[in-house]
Order: sequence, then C-alpha cells, then structure tokens
Amino acid sequence: MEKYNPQEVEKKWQAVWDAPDYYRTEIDETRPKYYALEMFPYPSGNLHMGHVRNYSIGDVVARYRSMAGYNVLHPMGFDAFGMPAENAAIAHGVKPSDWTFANIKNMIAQQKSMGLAYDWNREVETCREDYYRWTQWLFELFYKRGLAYKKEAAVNWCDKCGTVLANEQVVDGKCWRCDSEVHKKNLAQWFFKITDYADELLADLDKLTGWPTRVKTMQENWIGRSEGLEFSMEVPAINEKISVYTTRPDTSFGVTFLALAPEHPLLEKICAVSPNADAVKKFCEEARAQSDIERTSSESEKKGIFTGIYCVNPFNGGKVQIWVTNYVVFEYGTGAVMGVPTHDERDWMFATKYGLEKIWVIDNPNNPLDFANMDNAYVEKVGVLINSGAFTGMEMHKAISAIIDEAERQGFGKRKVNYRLRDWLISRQRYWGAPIPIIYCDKCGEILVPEKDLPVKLPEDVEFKQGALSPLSTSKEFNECTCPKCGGHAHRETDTMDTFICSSWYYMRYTDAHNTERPFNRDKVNYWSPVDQYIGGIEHAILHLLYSRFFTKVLRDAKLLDYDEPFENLLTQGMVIKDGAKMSKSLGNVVSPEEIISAYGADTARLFILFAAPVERDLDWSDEGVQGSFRFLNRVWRILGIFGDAIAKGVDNYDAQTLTAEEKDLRRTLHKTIKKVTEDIRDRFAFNTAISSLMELVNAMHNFQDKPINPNLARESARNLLLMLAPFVPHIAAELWSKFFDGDVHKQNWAVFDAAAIVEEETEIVVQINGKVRDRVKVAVGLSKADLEKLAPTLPRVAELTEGKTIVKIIAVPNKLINVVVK
RNA sequence: GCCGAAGUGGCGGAAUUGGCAGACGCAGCAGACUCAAAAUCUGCCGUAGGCAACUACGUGCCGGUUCGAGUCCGGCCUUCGGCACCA
Repeated sequence: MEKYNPQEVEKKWQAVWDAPDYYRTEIDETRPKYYALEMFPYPSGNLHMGHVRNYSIGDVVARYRSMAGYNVLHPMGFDAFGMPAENAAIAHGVKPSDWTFANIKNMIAQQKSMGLAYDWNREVETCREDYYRWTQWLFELFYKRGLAYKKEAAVNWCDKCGTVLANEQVVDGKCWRCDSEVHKKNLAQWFFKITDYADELLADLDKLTGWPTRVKTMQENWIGRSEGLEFSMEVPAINEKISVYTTRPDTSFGVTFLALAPEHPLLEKICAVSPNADAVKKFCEEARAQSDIERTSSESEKKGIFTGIYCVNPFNGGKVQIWVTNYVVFEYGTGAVMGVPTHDERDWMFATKYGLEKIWVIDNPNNPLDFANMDNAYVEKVGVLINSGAFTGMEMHKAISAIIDEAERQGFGKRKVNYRLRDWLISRQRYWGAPIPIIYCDKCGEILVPEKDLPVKLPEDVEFKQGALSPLSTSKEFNECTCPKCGGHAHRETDTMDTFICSSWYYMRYTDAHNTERPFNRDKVNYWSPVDQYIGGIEHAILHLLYSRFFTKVLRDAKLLDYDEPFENLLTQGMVIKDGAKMSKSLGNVVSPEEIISAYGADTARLFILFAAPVERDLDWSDEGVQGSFRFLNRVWRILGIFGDAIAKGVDNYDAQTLTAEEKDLRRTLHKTIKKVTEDIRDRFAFNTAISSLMELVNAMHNFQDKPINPNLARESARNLLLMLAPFVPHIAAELWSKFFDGDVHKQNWAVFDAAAIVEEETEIVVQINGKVRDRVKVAVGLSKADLEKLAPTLPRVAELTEGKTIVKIIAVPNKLINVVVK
C-alpha cells in the first residue's frame, strides 16, 4: 500500500463532504434527536487553537451520536457584530460589513479544512439583515412584555471603546474587552429586566445536573440572593422615613447609627436642616468623585460624616445618628444600612474610629462573651438575644423570623429578598450592531418601529470617529424619520444592541434558520431543543450562559417555545497554552492551526488536541506530542496495509471459537476497547483515555505484523478500529474504510460490543500479605470467595512468607485478590 | 473573608465502585535494520539498595478509619478560578 499522505486524503474527503446536502439535517421522528453545539465564533478572520479544540470536541460528539443512531443537529455560524469590525473601519477605512464577510469566508474555509461535520444549510450570521431583523423583533417582544425599558442611571463607561457596558462586562473595575478602567457616567440607556427572572435563574440551576458545579456556583454568586428584612425609620426633623435593608434583623436592638450612601436622595432634605450641611455636601462630592475601583475595594478606608440629624429605631424607640459614608453602595438594597457595631466587623471598625456607641444584643450561651474586654464584633451565627426587649432570651435564628413577623405586624417592615444581579444594560454607542428599533416622536414620545418596517437597517453613510457618540447619529438619513403613529417629525434611537443579545438566541435560530415569518417555528425549536451538549470556554460562565438562560425563560413565557433551560449539558473546555502561558502574539508562543494542518493534516491536529489532556483541563501544546499523534496514524495506516489481504478474505460472521489463544487475546482486547471507547465518549467525554485505548488496540494488532492472522479476525478488528477512529480522525478513517469495506464509514452503525468476547476462563489475581502484593496467580474465573480462602495457604509463596507466623484471617475478593493477614 | 476546583515519574496524563500506583503518549537510554541518516522495529525507563531473585520507600503535609487508601474522614499547606465595603 502507498504511504499515508494526509494532504491528499483530506482534500479528497473534504470534497465529498462539501456536497450541498451531505450533512443536511431534517426532523425525523423515528430516531431520537441529539443537538450538539459549539459556541459560535466571532469572525476575527482566523481560527486559533482554542477554536480547533472546541470544534474537535464537538465533532467527536456529533459524529459519534450520529453513528450511534441519533438524528444529530450540528450547526455552525458567526457572532458577527462587534467592535473589531468597527475598529478596522476606523483604522483602515474598510466597511465593517466587507471586513466581516471576508473574515467569515476565510474562517469557513479553515473550518472545512478541519473536516467538521456541520450542516452548513443552517448557518447563521448575526450581522445579516435576515438575522438581526429577528433580533429587533425580539427586542420588541421584550418591550411589549415590559422587559425592555429606558432609564437614566449611573452606568459603566469605557473611554477606549467609547460605549457603555453591562455589569457583566466589567471585570475588576475594568473593561472585559480592552482592560481599560471603567468609570460611571449618568446616561439614559436601554435595559433588559433580567432581575424579574433572578429567582428562577437561581432556582433552575438545580435542574442543570449536566452542568459543571463551577459554572453553577459562579452564576449563583453573580445572582447573589439574600433574604432579610426591609423596614423604615422615622426622621422627625424632616418628617420623612428612611428605608433600610438587613439580613440580620436579630441585631435590630443594637442599632446605634444609620449609614447612608452619598447618592441617597433624602440627603438633600437632610442637608436643608443639618447644622453640618456644608461639610456633608463636600463629603458627598468627594466620595462620588472616586473611581469605582476605589469606591468598591474592601481595603479602602471607611470614612463618614455625621449629619447632625437623628432617626428612630422602630423596635425600641432608640435615637439613631444619621451618617453619610463612602462604603454604602447606593445600587444595592435601599442605599441605607443600619449600623450594629457589636455584631458586624465593618460597623465595629467604623464605630471605633468615630467613637460611636456599642450595644451588645447577642451572647454565646456555650461560651459567654466578656463584653467589657471585647476588641472585635461577635459575628458567629450562634447565640441568644440579650438587651432586646420581648425577644431577649430567644435563639438568634428563631429571633430573625420572629422579629420580621413583629415588624410586619406593626406595619413598619416586611420580609424582603434582594439580589446582587442588576438589570442588563443593552445599549451600545457603536455602529456595528443591531439598531434598537425605537422611534422618538416629538409629539407621541417613545414608539416601537412597526413590525412590518423591520428590519431597521444599518445605514452606510456614517462617520466612524474614535470616541464619537453613536456613529448612527451621524447619518441624517437614518436619524430623521416620521412618526408611525401621527406622521409627524421624529428621530430614531441611534444606539445599537449589545452583541450578547444576538448570541442569546442563535441556537434557536439554527433549528429553523430560514424562517421569514418568525424568529423560528415553535414545533421545530421544541423538536431540537434543548441543546443536548453545549461546548465552549469557561469565560462565558456568566455572560453568555446567563443571558441565554434568561432569553429562554422569556420566550417560554411568550409561548414561543416550551422548555425552561436552553442547554441540557455543558462542557467547559480548558485553554490551549504553550510554555505555561496562554498563546498570544505578544508572547510569541502562538501555533497556528493552518501551519499544523498543512504540515501534518487535520486528523493529526484533532487527534493530538483530544489526546493531550482531559477536555476540561488546560492543554499544554507540544510539538513532539503532535509528531506522536502523526506516528500513530501512520501506524494505523501501516498495520491495515499489512492486514489488507486477510481483511479482503475474511467474512463478517464467523465462529470465534476457531481462533487460536493468541487471536482470542486480540479479540478480547478489541471488544474491551469497544466497550471503553463507547463509554468514554458517551458518558465521560474522556477522549484522551478513549484514544489511549485505541492505541493499545493498534499495539495489539501490531503483534501480528509478522505472523499469519485469521482473516475473519483481521477483518473484525480493522472494521471496528475504523468505526471507532471515525469520530476522531474522520479523513483517514473514511479513506481506509473505502479501501477495505463498502459504503461510508460515517454512515455505519457504531461498533458493537460483544460481551462474550471478553470472557476469560482464567484470570490473574493478586496475592497480598498484610496488604502488600507478594504474588500473582492464575485461577478460574469466578472462583468463589470460599475457594480462594482455601487456596491461599496452599500457595508456595504464601507458605514461604507466612512460615512461623499466625494467619489471622484471609480476605478474598473473587476475580481480584486474596489478602492474607498474619501476625 | 465566602464559595468552587486542583495538587500523582523528567513532562502530558491513567487508575470510572476502597483492591496490582504510574495505562497510553512524549522525552531519554540501549539494540536491530542501514554505507550513513531518516523512517521503522525490539527492549529498558518512580527513588534507594542489590549481580540477581528481591527489599524498603513513594500520589502536597499531619493524623485517622480499614485486611487494604491516590481514592473515605478530620486538620492543614500550596496553586488556580469566581464573588466580595452586598448590609
């Protein structure tokens, strides 16, 4: 047989697979469905190794399921709106659309060079009118359901990107994309009301048994649910009430001060009567001038100023000083916090610094506190109330609900659940995104663009200036319009939508990619969804995965679909690193997929990347490792060449009893491998160990390279080896299959495991003395516990080593081991 | 501080249910083939001692449970990730 030439083989099969309907997928009720999905890429222009890893994993899953009898949906598309296209326009004067479509074309060619089994008929590009039309339609759906609203707020602004950002896009006070510091700006912006779904987004994490706990924990932290009491305190001096939120109502009798955020709206009235008004105003201004990083760091010094005004603790009538502080966050809770120095560390520090009163209200009954000599707050969740009126003597957890009940009975407070999660800011002051379909009429105000007028198309006569507000506002043609209601003068919203909106529903569009009446048909989306296996990077643990869950729940409530969660199982792949660091241009450690594919072929690249590390862990790139994978494929090629004549002579159904002992060993290895590879792919995504067992099988076949082999066994082992290789290395598997077998390897049924083949008459068991391995013996399979116990002392090695000692007991595990315990 | 994950040879990693630690691969060493090289094939390859059979030690650290622990329990250490002035 000629030498393995990957370039030739891969070109040949890619041409076959590129036929228009080769991978066309349709609804088929006769087979179970399986939706395999990799996170669609941003069209940067070139695939990197992270993509290669992502798609290789997805392709194994999809190809395996297809051979295992499932009707598999495996689509691909492009998350095509976004900043880089616009930056290219600013830097090089190219149109963002030209730049994007050229990149997509290039990336599709690269994906095809990997031999991926996608149904390209369903391809989605979010920047095309036939897609963003429905993104706008969905915005309108959210709007009609009261889930899209515009409000003025202090929002996150990135100077470098020239746009606002969602909270999820601010990482450690910096922009997720360009890493420059984000600051607050007051702007009127569009929001999606994700907080309406906070409770369900949290509760349904329990349904996601196929998700890594890490991701679920991250979402749980992000949503940040807490239960407590919200109650109001009278401020007699201005005849107003201030609302406060606490998760520790049991400490309510220990309140000695009230801390307000500098943004608190009642401060204006308080200042009007405060003897200290000028200093308070100055303090607020200074605090608000601080950056977000300074404001929210727990290391920053806690500062405050007394307003000179008091409020009343409704539980005991106590007089409470009102302070303004730099550490209370206005956006969370009510922007006002009750100060209990004795049972909160931060309040203790603050009260100590400013000499405020400390009242102990909880004691530890197991280990009473020495109040006179305490130098810290008591914050353990063990205790009994003291100094707390009618609640004195009550266990603290009981007291929490009793005190809430009392506040509700008296009408000054109520049980309250709070979330850290904020509404999703979706406006962007950028060009290359889906325009928000809103018109502002001079007379009628804010109006949705009528459905028949969608899409609101992106204009081309715009200026891309760095730092300019909303490029769309520079297009007069776009900006000026007439009111769809009264026909009068109106103008358009010039912001576009966050691209995370586009990516929140693309996996639904795949199920019905060419629908011109709706985003997708309900029956089709219900047939294919949820996604059975979603595969992507951990960096989307919160952003994309939380937004998509939110979208699914809203669309369910709008009766567009009938399930609660979009992604049944989630696999988060590790990064591809080299020399201990993420591949990056600045470090000069980038290995380009094109380079590897042209040198060794896509099959080698896929095999190496799947073999070198478990999918969830980071993968260290190794050029020697790649060569090892290439060697293995050559080995496969060679042994099948050697087996060639035998394979041709063999038949598919034969009596395995006619095999020699050595041949039976090979057949046993073969069927053990079928079992292991099947379970590793199906149940564990343990591709590395699946491949290692395929290597062992090939090693076992190699034992016959110089010996005659039973043709039937040669045929059986070659056949199953190729079936198992097919999902991992599709080209070489297809080529070798076509040499020895009929049909298309990828359209065969998956390898069938024969339990009878791995049955052995004898098995080797381990003989231990006091838990240490001292011998191995061959015994009949299934030899009973009692027989093994009887056998043990008769073994020469046991007799030798136990001489002069007493056998205390013998532990026997059939087919595994005997352990002789001696003294 | 809270929550989560991880720690095994020179390296990537395996050991799925408490039962032979180090599968498979990489690197390395030795040999075969070759005029030679590449490719290929064969063997060795945790540490220490020993000519060897073998023995002792060995899965981050300390302790425990068990006939038996990489795996279970208690207490730490280190690394990575998330959240964090959230009341």
